[in-house]
Order: sequence, then C-alpha cells, then structure tokens
Amino acid sequence: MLDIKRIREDYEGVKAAVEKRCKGDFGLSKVPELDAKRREVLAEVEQMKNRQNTVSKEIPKLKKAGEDTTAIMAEMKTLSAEIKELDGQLAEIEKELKDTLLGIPNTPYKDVQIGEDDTQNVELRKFEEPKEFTFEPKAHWDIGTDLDILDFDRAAKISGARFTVYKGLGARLERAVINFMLDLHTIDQDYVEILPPFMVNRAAMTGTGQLPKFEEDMFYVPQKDFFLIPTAEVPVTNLRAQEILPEAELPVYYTAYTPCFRAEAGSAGRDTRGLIRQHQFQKVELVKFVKPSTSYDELESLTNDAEEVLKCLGLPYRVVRLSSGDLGFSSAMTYDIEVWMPSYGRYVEISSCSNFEDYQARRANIRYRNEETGKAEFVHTLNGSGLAVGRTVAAILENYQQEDGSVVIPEALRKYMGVDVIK
RNA sequence: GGAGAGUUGUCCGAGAGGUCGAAGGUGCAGCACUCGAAAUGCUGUGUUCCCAAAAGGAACCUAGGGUUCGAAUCCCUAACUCUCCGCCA
Repeated sequence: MLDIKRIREDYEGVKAAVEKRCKGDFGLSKVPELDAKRREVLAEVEQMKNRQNTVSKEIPKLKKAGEDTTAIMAEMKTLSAEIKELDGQLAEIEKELKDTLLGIPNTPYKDVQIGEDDTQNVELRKFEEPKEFTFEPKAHWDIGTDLDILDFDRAAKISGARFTVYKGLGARLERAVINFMLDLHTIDQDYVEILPPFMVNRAAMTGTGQLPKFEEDMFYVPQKDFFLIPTAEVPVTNLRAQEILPEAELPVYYTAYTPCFRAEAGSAGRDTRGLIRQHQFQKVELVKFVKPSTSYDELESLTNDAEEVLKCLGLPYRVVRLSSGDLGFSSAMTYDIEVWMPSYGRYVEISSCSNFEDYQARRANIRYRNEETGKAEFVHTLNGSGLAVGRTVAAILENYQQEDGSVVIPEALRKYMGVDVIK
C-alpha cells in the first residue's frame, strides 16, 4: 500500500511513477477527492464528538447538584444519532479509500527501466553458456517419462491437468534438490529455516498483496475462509505482521520450503507440457526484513544467494532486471534469474527476487523501533525463490541428459541422491 | 464436534456504566546518590488520525455490531488461546 501522505504531498510524482507500469493509473486519480472528503467529514464528526464528550462529563455533575438533565439528555440523544449517521458516512468513504489504495501497485524504483513487458527486460549477467549437445536433446517430460521417474498421465487421472507424479529416483531427486537448497541457505548462508502453514487467512493474503486484486489466481478453502499459499512469501512475510521488531534483530533472514498452489487462471494453453507451469509445485523461498537504508544492498545479496544454487548445480543461467511493465504488483524492483532450458531453446524464469520497500510492511504493519529516533518505522521486505524446485529438476534433467537417455546427477546433489546417474 | 474459562499498554496485571489512555508492577530513558556499578530515590515513557506547526481535538482495552446522554466495563456475533470430554495422524 502506498502512503496516503505521499500521494497527498506529491500526487503528480506518484502518478508518474505508477504510470511507468504502462497499465493505467489503477484508480489513483480517485484518491485526492476521497482523501479530501474523508478529512472534511472527519473534522465535522470529531467536533461533534468533542461536544458529546464534554457534555457527557457534565451530566453526572449536574445530577449530583440535583439539577434536571432531561433537556440536555434529549439534546444529546439527537446529537448521538447525528454522530452515528456521520460515522456511517465516514466509514463508507474510508472503505472506498482503502479499497482504492489496496488496488494501487507499488511504484517502481528509479533504476527500473520503463517498458511494457518482458521484451524490455535487461540482461545484467550470465553464468556459463548454453550447452551444445552432440545429439538431439529431449525435453524433460520425455526424459522423465522414458526413465519412468515422472508420470503425467496418472497425475491427470487422480487430479487433472497441471499436476505431476514423481516416482522412484524422480521423487528422490525432487527431495534432494529441496534438501540441498535448504542446507545451502541455512548452513553456508545465514537464513533461519521456517516450516509454515500451507493455508493462510485473508489478512495474510492481503498483507503481501495477493488480495484483494488476485483472488481468482488462488485456490480457496471456503469451509474455513482459507487460501492455499501461492508462495511461501505469504506465510513467512506475515509471520512478523503487526509486530514492532527491535532494531538489533535486523536484518532478519528466513528460508522456507513449501508447496505452492496456483490456479493459473488466464494461462490456459501456456506451458502445458512438463513441470514448468503446475497447479502445485515445490519451492524454497528466501525472505528478508531489513532497515530501509540497506534494502537495495540486501536485494543484491539475496539474488546472489539464489544464484549460488545454480552455480553449485552447474546450470547455465542469466539474471535480468524486469522492466516497469513486467514488475509484480507489490514490487519496486525485481531481478529474475532464468535458467537455460534446452527444450524451450531459451532461458526460463526459475527465481524472482524483489524488493518491496515498505509496500508490504505498510499493508501487514511490520515495523521496527528506530533506536535513534525512538519511533516505530516500517521495515523493508524482500523475497526471492531459492529456487523453484520443479523447474530446477526440469533443468537438471534437460541439461544433464546423455545420449543414451540417462541423466547424470550434478556433483552437489550426489550425497543426497545416493546415485551418480539416473538410467 | 460437546462443555467451560479467557483475550487490557514492552511484558505482567488491576478494572466490574461517568472523574480510565486506563491503578500497580516490570521493561526502557533521563536525573540524583557513587570512584564506578548494584541497590535506592525522583522524573518521564503507547499507537494512529485531523490541524502547515504549536495549542488543541478524535480514536484505539482481540475484531465487528448493539444498548445508553455516556461503554474497557452491559448484550450479540466472530476470531484466537487455554482446560475437560469425544475423535484422530
């Protein structure tokens, strides 16, 4: 959520920033009028409440003095009704204002290049070159099916499209990748492992920005008004919602493995084969809570921490900075890490690392006590995949496939796999 | 799923229709005492909103409704926590 004061003081600046996303103004133009109206009604009702409070304090004194309070009480009854009426109006205005604000995305950071979509993303660096095969490489869904470690047909039988069954060494590979990533982040790096609930309430989904705008993308559990998490970002960021963290605790680094559930509404026909776009996939996530002044340095190090996974696995990748039009709703700046996928003949997103600045912190009310000023201030939140597990498995299968159809296990995973090759 | 108890400020805890933003303690900050520290004493110490700011005002005792001139206090609904029973990995 954007700061209403910022909109009030620098409307043109905020408008220009929001419009960098090339998708209109998201209702921002309604804000100044609603804000003015709110303050007008607020001033009026507060003045009435002031009179109500003052007179209410006088009544017991008058009664004690033995005076008749009937007339005053009657007048107060009228006032009370008027206040209720105005309070109702105020609540409506505030609801509309809040709904409008919740529907406005974050403003892109100054370094973000303007662009309508992913074609304007900028490549920043590359690790290794795409491998040249001496034979015709297969797609991971064929490799997995041929090795009998992935079963898409039976997954369709028990669930439907966009689900996968992992079998034998396939299941073990998925688990090995998860364990390898978590060990890297918690032992070699400084993240604290979290295993959160996979269902969350509406408040949590609103705190990180999935609601109210993107409800149709989520799986919903009506029985309890819960949502299946689309990413660990939701439970892990909201872990500290409504809290004031001691400054000394910052920065806070968390990592979490969770399954992720996405309805994939609106992506019918895209990436229908294989592990790339599923209703359920596993992911290891990195989340940071940091002091505002450090958040862009923290974004660099978080991205490096995610890249480390790919380096250890020896998978070719590149890092791009998303253009303003491709930026996620809550993000101020995002780096995508893209892994080379031979079957696609291009790089495919495997991690998305974002700085949300105070946008999520304001929604979820996550603050820290600034020791210098003594004031509670919003933290900056960041997160990134470290990494998407299914896509990592797909990339391993494709990049490490051999001419005989077998797949060599990357060195770093062998102690988790117990075998050097799947054949 | 059934029965009951609870949810107050950093934390603990009083409160039971008006003088309560809320006693007391604790934590924190400052001052005094001290060579220094501890102990002790004194003072201060929540958040948000409105107002250019100050002064001032409004709101907040889990959330949302209601009763009342007036609600932390009474009523209703919901969420959460705890205890007992049932069920269950």
